[in-house]
Amino acid sequence: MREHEVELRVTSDFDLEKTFECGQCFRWNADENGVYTGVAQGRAARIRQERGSIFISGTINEIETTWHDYFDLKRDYKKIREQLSIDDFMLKATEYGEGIRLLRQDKWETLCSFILSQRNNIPRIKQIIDTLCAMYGDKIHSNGTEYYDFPPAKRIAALSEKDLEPIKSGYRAKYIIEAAKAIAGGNLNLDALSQSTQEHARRALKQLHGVGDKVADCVLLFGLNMLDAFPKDVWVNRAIATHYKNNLDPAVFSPYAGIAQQYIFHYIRNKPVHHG
DNA sequence: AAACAGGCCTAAA
DNA sequence: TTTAGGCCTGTT
Repeated sequence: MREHEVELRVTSDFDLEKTFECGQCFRWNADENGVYTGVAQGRAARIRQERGSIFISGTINEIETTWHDYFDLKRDYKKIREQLSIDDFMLKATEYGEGIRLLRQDKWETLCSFILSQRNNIPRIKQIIDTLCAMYGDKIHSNGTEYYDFPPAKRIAALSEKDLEPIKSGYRAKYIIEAAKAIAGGNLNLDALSQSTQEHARRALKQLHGVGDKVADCVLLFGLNMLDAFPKDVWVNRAIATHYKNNLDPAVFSPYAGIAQQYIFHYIRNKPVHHG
């Protein structure tokens, strides 16, 4: 038995692989045919792309209530790419990254995930989050398989560092427990922060142990839907050093500095190496 | 084996 | 305000 699948027509600027592999999310994995499975918005889904269409398991209602928003479908990325093409480098980066979309992810999941991401590589981050969800997330039955939702903050808040030893997150365990407690205890309200200014939200996030500039900016961009946040990881810093003599003010990309960051990141990491 | 991995914290200038 | 060293764990 195969579950129902819904077709979603996409004319331009939607590349499933680029969107899932450009560093913003950790819970989507492709099989050998490029079919992605994962959990988001409390739902498990299979998603694949064939030329001009995306096929998502589930109902048409779920597309409208969940995935349309998750994939940020109403935004015109082609137009934004044009705005961001301020020089030759950005023109190349935005052309190369055509199809990247900013996912609108769960706020707590994003905060927790990017705390865990520090000083780690992507396969390990995925492994840690997988184990965390399997141990403490709600079970989701879908298409004959069991998946696990991301555990709510309230549940993580009740754990000890010992409880988190199996996920092997190392010294980051105490950081996510503290963050979870701040949320569960009402001292940190991510929904409210997403309605405040970027500066205010950034300051609030950085009050948490284990949240510095980079993690805070990732949460603003990927979780709080603040598209002008510009996370600077080692790759982006490398690009800025190489192409802008270490002198680039992200404000030149405003109000879409975060989207610019995604194109830069993706381009620097994946562009073909030129010989000779 | 020693360094590093999509940072952050603390101590010390 | 900037800089140096250490950090859990795993891989190369």
